[in-house]
Amino acid sequence: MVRLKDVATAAGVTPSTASRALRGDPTQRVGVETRQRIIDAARDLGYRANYLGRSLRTQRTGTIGLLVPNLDLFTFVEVTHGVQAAAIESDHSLLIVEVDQFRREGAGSPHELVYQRLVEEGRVDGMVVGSATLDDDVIGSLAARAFPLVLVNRRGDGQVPSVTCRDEDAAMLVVEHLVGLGHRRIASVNVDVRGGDAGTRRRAGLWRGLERHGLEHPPDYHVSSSMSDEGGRDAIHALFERTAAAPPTAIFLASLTFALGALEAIRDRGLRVPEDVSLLGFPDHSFARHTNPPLSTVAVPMRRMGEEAGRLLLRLIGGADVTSVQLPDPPHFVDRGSTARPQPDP
Amino acid sequence: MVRLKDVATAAGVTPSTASRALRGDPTQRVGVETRQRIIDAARDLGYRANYLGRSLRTQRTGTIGLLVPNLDLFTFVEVTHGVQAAAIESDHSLLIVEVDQFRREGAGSPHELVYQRLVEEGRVDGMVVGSATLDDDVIGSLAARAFPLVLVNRRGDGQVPSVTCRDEDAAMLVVEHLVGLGHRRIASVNVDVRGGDAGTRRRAGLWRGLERHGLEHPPDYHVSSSMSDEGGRDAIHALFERTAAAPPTAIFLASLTFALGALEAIRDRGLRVPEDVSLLGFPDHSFARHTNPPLSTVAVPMRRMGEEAGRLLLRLIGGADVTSVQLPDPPHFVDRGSTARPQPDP
DNA sequence: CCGCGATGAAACATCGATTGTTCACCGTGT
DNA sequence: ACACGGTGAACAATCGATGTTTCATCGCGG
Repeated sequence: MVRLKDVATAAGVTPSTASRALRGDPTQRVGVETRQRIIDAARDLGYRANYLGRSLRTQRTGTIGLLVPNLDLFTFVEVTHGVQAAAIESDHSLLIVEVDQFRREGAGSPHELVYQRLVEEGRVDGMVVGSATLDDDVIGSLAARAFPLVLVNRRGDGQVPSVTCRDEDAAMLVVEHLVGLGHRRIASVNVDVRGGDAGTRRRAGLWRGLERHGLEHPPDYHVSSSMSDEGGRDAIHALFERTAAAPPTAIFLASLTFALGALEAIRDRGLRVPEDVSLLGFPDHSFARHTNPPLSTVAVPMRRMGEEAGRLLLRLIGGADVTSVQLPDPPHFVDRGSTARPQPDP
Repeated sequence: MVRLKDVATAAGVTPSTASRALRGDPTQRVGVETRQRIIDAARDLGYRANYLGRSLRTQRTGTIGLLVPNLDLFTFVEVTHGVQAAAIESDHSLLIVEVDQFRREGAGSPHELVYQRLVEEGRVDGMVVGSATLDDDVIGSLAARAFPLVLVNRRGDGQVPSVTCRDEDAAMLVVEHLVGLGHRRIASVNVDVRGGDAGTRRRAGLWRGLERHGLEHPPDYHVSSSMSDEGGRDAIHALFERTAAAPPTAIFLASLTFALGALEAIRDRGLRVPEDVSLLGFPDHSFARHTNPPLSTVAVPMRRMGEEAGRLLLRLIGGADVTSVQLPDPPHFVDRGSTARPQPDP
């Protein structure tokens, strides 16, 4: 490995001078000719500053962390892309952690392990938290230590900057569309606790939309499930079993991860989409084009949320004051034909 | 931040003694009572060894890198899960890099940038390379520097340990199945250069299987495309346009990323799967259950490849001699009904 | 009663880079 | 000729932790 000392020796100066020349240190000057000698030597030797030494001294790792539940959930892959882009843009490294993978170990909760690793050991300068598995109190204690943190797709208790989208409006748009088609028995499959407060906001939007049209939201029509295709399948079966007397004519899937299992369950029950039941997913993803049948969705900018969160975090690390952002992009309907007018009641 | 010095002061010893006590350094002993005082102090203060200081001294970062092209490709998410599991198992951190994201910048090739960052700056102890974008010569130069490296799903020139699966057998299994159904005009959509030598081996298996049954493999029946749904769509159209006189009755998709676009293209051409054309994907993924129609596949253990690669790398870092591994698991056919006997020629 | 080998812990050097301080030297003004 | 400001570069401390060496102390045998 080529060290700064090697460059300095080659250029006939001391390491400190070499360091200043290579970084263009503004607080102290280096002679033009000397600087050139140093730069040439560094190039010839293929020198690159060692990250450990530098970080130890500067107390900056140049690395940010990203906590996601699981990269099987493609929504989080989009968020990840955004954060990664922001990191690259500011010449930082990104340490992605799939929190679910830490769930196995007997000792300690997953977020505890992750927290120790990334924060207490000083591996990252800050974190984007895209996982609702990090309890509010852990978040709070990090915030209390002034550890740079940005939440994405979740607001927490408001003490920590966050990036969210118009979840409530998105859910209301869903209701508008379905009611517009004539649906009155509208059901939903919501994300369980791991969905965090984004799920809560979507549900709130759903309630508001339904109430605006004078519709009830009886608990039997609204189930929660874990984000996976199995979760979607089980939820659909549960939904139809609980409401056998008056089954829903339209179902809102509050996570696209439900889509595959939900479609399977609906097929298994001998129902057709959209003839027998309308289906609407959220948030949009290119993948919904190719399900059987293609799924209409409501789109919100997940990737941009990641990007904004990354940028916000980097500004926060840079010492700036930042405030929470709700992306102003209005949610929009993506029609792929999975909704239709309800069958008239027999 | 709590430093070792703070613990030492609290326990009334020097940092070095505290360090030894906390790590249980076998080369030098610490009195039982002193050790207990130190451990108590560390617990009370919530001390955790700082990763930068430790790594600088020990010349070990406890971090391994993983290069993947893009996490949109779910095959690589599986590999990632495996590598991450191996990392956790050995208490290491994982630095995932999506190489595609570095493609944008004008300056320097993507692998050059990644290489500088991860290797030359000393951010990782070793890398799992799951991306064919890293040129053989870069690999070679890393290998020459004895930098710990393991290739996954690719063999390179044999100088570097690798983990692969039975790609050739998988492709032969495809041919066996299709020929067994009576197909003779078998086409394939292969991965382009980014597929690396795994693509080459699959193609070799295809050729061997076809030849064994006395079948030709005219170039018009075998196209390459970039891994994406668009790539699949374009490839299918190209395939049918080139072979209008005698269109294929069965198509092998050498990457599941082709599936969505390919199904779309086939629908758009007014063809049905499997009545008009049989379709077979690779490698298997839970996702193939839910396409329209569900896709039969050949399964190989992608996640295990990642896990093995991670373990191999960690052993390599530990100083062990390791050799390349081909996972012995035989590829197996997963029937979801997307293949059928070909239509008799009119 | 002296010395010797264990034992336990302090002192010191080191990893690679950055940064505050010191210092030699130059030309210039008086 | 002397003091002085300014320049360019060396010196040394530091970041946090980990070896490596050194050094007291104690028990015990000779």
